[in-house]
Amino acid sequence: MVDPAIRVRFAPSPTGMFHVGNARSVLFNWVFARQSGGTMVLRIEDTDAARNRPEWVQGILDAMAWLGIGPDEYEGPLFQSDYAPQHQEAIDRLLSAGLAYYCDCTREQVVARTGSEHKGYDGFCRDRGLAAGDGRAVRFRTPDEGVTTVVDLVRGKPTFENALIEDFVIARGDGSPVFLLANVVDDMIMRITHVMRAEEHLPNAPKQQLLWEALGAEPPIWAHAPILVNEKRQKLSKRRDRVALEDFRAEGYLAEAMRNYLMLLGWAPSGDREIVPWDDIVAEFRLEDVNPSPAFFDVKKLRAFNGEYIRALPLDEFIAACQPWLRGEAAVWAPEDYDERVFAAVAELAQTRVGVLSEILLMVDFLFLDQPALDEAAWAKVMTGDARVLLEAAVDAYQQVEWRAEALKTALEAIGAQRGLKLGKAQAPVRVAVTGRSVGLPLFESLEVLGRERTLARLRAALDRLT
RNA sequence: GCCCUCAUCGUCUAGCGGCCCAGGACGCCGCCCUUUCAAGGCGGUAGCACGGGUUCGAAUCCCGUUGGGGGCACCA
Repeated sequence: MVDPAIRVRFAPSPTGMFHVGNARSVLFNWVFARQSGGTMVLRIEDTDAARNRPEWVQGILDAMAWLGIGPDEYEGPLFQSDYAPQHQEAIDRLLSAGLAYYCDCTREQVVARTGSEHKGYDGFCRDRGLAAGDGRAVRFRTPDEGVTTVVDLVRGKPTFENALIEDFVIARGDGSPVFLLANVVDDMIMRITHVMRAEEHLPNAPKQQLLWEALGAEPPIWAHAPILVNEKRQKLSKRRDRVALEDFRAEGYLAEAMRNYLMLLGWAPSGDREIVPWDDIVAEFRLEDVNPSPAFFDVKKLRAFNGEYIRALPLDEFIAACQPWLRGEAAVWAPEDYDERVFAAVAELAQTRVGVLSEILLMVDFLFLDQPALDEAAWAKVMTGDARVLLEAAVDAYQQVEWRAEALKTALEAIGAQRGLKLGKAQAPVRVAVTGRSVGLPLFESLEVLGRERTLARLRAALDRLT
């Protein structure tokens, strides 16, 4: 559906880390705006002064940019706090139209009257005709009869009985507007046509639609995407689960892999494909096709996607992508000990071996560290039997041999053969002696890059440790 | 408790009445390749929640049950 009049919005509140659920929401909105030729507006809902922090606003902008949604891709950022006068005006309008009223009930009083924590407001102040006053909230008078049906692109037409919708608060005792109201007023001002958000907002939709109608406007079309859950099928929460986009980024997940994976949660592109060019996703994605049930955010699968994307990178891009880890704070070696050419020499071998970029550190640390950390368990397992003689023979041979992977391999192969060992066995002690671990990059290529001096020094050091 | 909502392999999904004794991917297992580990290749494991209908025919439509999820604030 191409229609330049289509306007969607992404409306996060700057109260914490940008998480994967937010990421999916923006992606859905952005793709929808893109394919309709419409506009996405970014609105920061900063009305909860107590929990807002300016750095979170920057965090939202950065996260979006990382995902590929730069400042040119949206209108804004607009700030909800800038629309306070309009919020107030809307509240007044509802009040004078008799569609809202003042209420001085406390939560305790309501619970005492209804006998339940969950029955909602009982309408006690509906007809008391209270005037404005200190501490008095404003409640919206919901219809007693009929139903409210919301048109939802992913769920059809959820219907709610009006009698069951309580007279909810639209302005607090201090006069400030509540989310339900501010959100609607902003959407009206910004001429939003489609409201796409997570499923947890579905119960808000009928209330907000009632507000749209009471304010005399045509309600938007809604779309409530299923929430993301953890392995126990609970809503992803920042307390329990790893959800901060920034953490994934810091660990070395590629934005392309992340957004591809996120879009595939609840939706699938045509054909038996999963790793799909972004343009194809933009072209094919349909909210109507999104599976309405909750989706498990599976880090294992995300990681598999990431590996695919890493391997698909041209070598020079892979090398460039690794730099933040190689030269950053995460590096375990001194900055001056890092050598770009040395890394470039083994980069291709490392590319198929990392699932997330940060793993590159463990892969190449032995090249830049004077004394690579030793995995004691690996040592214990491998430094037995013939290990000692084998290492001695290796030191012997490696003093003379041509310093090339092929020759190094042939030499060790011969040494192993003399004791009836296959190369797989024979290389193990050398590997642990030189790299500190039992797994890693192909050994002889590694030695070639490491150099004769350092290789021999480490083999001798291992021999010393063995006595 | 009340309201809403959902239901295909362990997970993400394809399927929109016959092409399906259900296809792909991740995971897991095995084999091949191999200097470790990966990558790659090949193969395997495993599913239409249950019960009623409708229909010549149902994973696909309807009803119920069960199970899952979300919400029920003067938070957003």
